[in-house]
Amino acid sequence: MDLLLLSAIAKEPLHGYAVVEAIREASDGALDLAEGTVYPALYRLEGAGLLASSWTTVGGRRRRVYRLTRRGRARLERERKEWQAFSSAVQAVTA
Amino acid sequence: MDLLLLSAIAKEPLHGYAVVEAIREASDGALDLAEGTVYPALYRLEGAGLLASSWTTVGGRRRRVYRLTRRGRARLERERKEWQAFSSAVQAVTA
DNA sequence: TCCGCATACTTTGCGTTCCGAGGTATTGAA
DNA sequence: TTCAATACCTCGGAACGCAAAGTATGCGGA
Repeated sequence: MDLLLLSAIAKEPLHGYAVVEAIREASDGALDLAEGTVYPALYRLEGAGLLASSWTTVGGRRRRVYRLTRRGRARLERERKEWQAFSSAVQAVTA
Repeated sequence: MDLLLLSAIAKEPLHGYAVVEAIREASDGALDLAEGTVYPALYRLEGAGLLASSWTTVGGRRRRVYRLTRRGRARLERERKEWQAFSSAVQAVTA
C-alpha cells in the first residue's frame, strides 16, 4: 500500500482522489483502491513524516495535495527494494 | 499466503513444520513464516477443501501430512494467475 | 430549475490476517 | 541430564483494507 501511494505521489504531487485515479489508470484497472483505504493511509504517511500536504481550492472544490518529503523519497527507495525482494522470493517459491 | 502454502505442498505432500522449512529454503531465507501463521492457515485450507491431511508417525514424532485435493490444484492455478496479475500491476504503478 | 452525477474529503465499524508468545511432547546429542 | 531440534496447538493483539454512510460543491442535461 505505502509503496503504491508513495510511487504515485513521487511522479507528481496529487490529492487523495487523484491518487486513486492515478493508480487505477497506471495499473490498467487492476488496482482500484477504496477511498476508505487511501485517505487513512495518507494521514498515516503524513503523520510518519513521509508526506506533506497543503490545501488548495480548484473550481470551488477543496483539495488536499500531497507531496513527498525527503524522508518520503528515502522510504520509497526502501519500499521498492523490499517489494522486489519479496516479489522475487514469492516467484522462487511458487515457480 | 495461500499461494505459498499450496505451492509448497503441490511439489510434494508436507507436514506443517516442513512447509515452513520448504518455503524458507526455496526463498533463500527471505520468507520465514511463523508457526502461528502456518498452522491456522493449513486448517483453513483444509476446511475449505483445498487440502487433505493424514497423521503419520516418524521416529516417534507425529506428523500431520497435507496433500492437495483436486480443488486445491485448481485453486493453486487461480492463485498463481492472480499473483501474476497483481505483481504486474504493482510493477506498472511503481515503475 | 432541479435532479443526478462526478468530484472530493471524512469517519466508523467489521472481518481477516499475520504474528508473537506461550504451551505440550518426543527424540537425540552433548 | 540437560538442551536443541522437531512437531504440533492456541490465544490475543495489532494492523490493515474495505464497505458504507455522511458532507459538500460544481456542472450538465431534462
